[in-house]
Amino acid sequence: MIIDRSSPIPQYFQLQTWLIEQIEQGVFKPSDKIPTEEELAQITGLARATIRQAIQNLVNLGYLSRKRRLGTFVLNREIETDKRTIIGILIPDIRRGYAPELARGAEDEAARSKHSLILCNTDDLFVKADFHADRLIDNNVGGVIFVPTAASDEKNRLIVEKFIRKNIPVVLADRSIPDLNVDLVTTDNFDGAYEITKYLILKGHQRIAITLSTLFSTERQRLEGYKKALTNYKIPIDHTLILTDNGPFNEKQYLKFAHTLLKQKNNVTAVFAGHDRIALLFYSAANQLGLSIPEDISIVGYDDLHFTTVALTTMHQPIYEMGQESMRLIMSRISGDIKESKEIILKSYLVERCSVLP
Amino acid sequence: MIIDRSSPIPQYFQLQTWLIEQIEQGVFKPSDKIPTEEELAQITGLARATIRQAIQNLVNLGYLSRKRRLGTFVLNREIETDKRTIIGILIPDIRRGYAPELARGAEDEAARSKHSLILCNTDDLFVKADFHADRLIDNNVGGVIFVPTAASDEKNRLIVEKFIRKNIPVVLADRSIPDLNVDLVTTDNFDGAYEITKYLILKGHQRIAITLSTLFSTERQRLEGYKKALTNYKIPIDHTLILTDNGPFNEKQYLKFAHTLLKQKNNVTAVFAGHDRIALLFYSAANQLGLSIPEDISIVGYDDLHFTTVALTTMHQPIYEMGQESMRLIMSRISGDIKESKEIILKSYLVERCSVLP
DNA sequence: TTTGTATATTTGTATAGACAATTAAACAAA
DNA sequence: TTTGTTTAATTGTCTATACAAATATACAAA
Repeated sequence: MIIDRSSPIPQYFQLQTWLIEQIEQGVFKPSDKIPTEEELAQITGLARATIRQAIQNLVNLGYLSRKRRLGTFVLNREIETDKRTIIGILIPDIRRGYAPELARGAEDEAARSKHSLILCNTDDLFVKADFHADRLIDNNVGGVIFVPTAASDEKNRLIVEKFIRKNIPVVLADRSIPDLNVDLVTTDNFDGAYEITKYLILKGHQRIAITLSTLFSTERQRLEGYKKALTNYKIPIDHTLILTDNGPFNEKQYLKFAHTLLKQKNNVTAVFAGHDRIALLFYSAANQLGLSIPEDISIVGYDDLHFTTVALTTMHQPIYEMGQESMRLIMSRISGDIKESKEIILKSYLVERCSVLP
Repeated sequence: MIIDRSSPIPQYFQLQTWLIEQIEQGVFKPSDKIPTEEELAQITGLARATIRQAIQNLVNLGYLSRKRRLGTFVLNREIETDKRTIIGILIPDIRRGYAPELARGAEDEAARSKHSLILCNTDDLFVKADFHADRLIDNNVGGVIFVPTAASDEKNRLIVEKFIRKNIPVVLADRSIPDLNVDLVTTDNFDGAYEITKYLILKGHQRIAITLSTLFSTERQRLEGYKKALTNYKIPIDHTLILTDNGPFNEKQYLKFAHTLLKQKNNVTAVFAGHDRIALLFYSAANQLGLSIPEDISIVGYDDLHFTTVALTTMHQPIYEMGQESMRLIMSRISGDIKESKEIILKSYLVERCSVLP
């Protein structure tokens, strides 16, 4: 029975709920005609006015459309999506590192299909990401590109789940979160690190230091790539040459590492900086100590931020493309591709400049 | 008579129209109670169900709110403005120059009052700005921060007017557009340029070259400040030392200027680069020519982008604050300050580093 | 003082029935 | 073929009536 007359729930509301169910379960499909008011009255045993009340509400809610003499029809429930033309991007800080390039790639791709991008700076903090997440949900964004923060996996997962609960698709950019079934666009950090370490080795370097943060999945992968390259070339891994931090990027900390490495010089001939901004600090430190790069020490970076004043040999990460791909993925999600979650790994390549001597 | 029973217009609709009229003419004011359904039935001679139909529609339209036992009340018709929590920002390129800093300042300020920022890159092109303007209007933004493009004043004016026509407040950031009655947030380019030129003069420099683009109001003002300083200190203005371009920032062009100035060296001892990115090109050019700064030539910039690898003496422009102030201004406009258009001029200050020798 | 109860008012839900308006489709006329 | 007319089906509008549910208010009881 459709209507429970003893229930305190209004009968028009019961009918309404039942009709929505039928529509959502596909019993009444888009553009189908539903039974006439008279028929529904007979089926349910309700008065026509009650039937009308239920139907009117569904018309207001955008489920149905009435046509005189023809009947009442099921609409495509795609009205909402018209409005969902805004995509959110949660990045650490638009002023730093690769964020501008990523944002630009995403924005360009969004613009191609007349979507807009809301910019949110998280400063790598969970609380800020969480704050922005609520605002993005309020603004009814169609999807979100999220660079996980420097907080725990668990907390980052909370952010993602907040969106998923609201049926807002999420694409992780750059950094991954374990045990989470969402799309990811990143680069081949392991291979890239392997490649650039190999490059140093082939240039004749044996004592290669590395310095990075173990906080981010990307940098951990680079460390693994570095180790793998050393192992493959039969160079023993010296743990005193691995200087790691476990927090977000911190100039002071890395400047200290740089000074340590540059001063002691226990045969270290090359440094693999976890990313370009760390590499840059080595230039500053070298400057302060009156040393020069690459004469006194070779250095490579990772990212290829466009520093015009230093000729850093580095792995070029396709950050702009990462922004583009993330946006493409989000848009295919929005338009209803409900396939398995996807992982796109973009290829990096070495850019040889003048920061490495044989 | 409220209802014309001979009219083909449905009676519920006539009542509805009449009620809206009463509300909009202020007969029924916000939070007023309108007559009860029974009373309206007596007044109009209609059945209560008809009254209800009219009222229900007005409830759906957001005019009225019903309360059991209490009656039906007029709502504030301010629902639309709730949604206007998004502000657009039109900047040349989020990857370049001061754009990231500006965007960050604006975003931080927006976040403070739970507003969101839509990022649009114009690449200094009118067509892109125009394209984004339409999208921002579609997205029903509450206001726009606009850095005028490298196009003509006339075209920039068109963009602004597009927003104004839709009642969307606009704040110009950094660059001004003549003959336009809108808010502007900028810095004291004339004074700043005067200041830094004076600094060079007091350091003993007499032959000071300047290179910049005359396309932007900001750089034109800097040129005037430069001239004023020379005049005040009784140094003749040598037009061969004023190298201007009239297009948007173009690396090649300025690199050529740099080479010209560095090679000829007709007693030029210092260069005032129109902005830091030009100054950076002088470092590159000097490098290529085997010259060094400041030993061979002194140089100052303008902006204070945070280059960690070169110690450029420059005028610090409060770009972050410019973003903040622009956003504050937009928000005060949105909340209905309809005062005269305002011009906020932020103070720059000199940052002395090591690119100038006496 | 606090808590519970009754009451009156107003909106909420529901029924039954009538006639109007719209329009696809069939049919008729030009 | 085109144009006009009729018909029947269906939604649209409206009346009259009844009872349900919520709740501000007043009053009573603990």
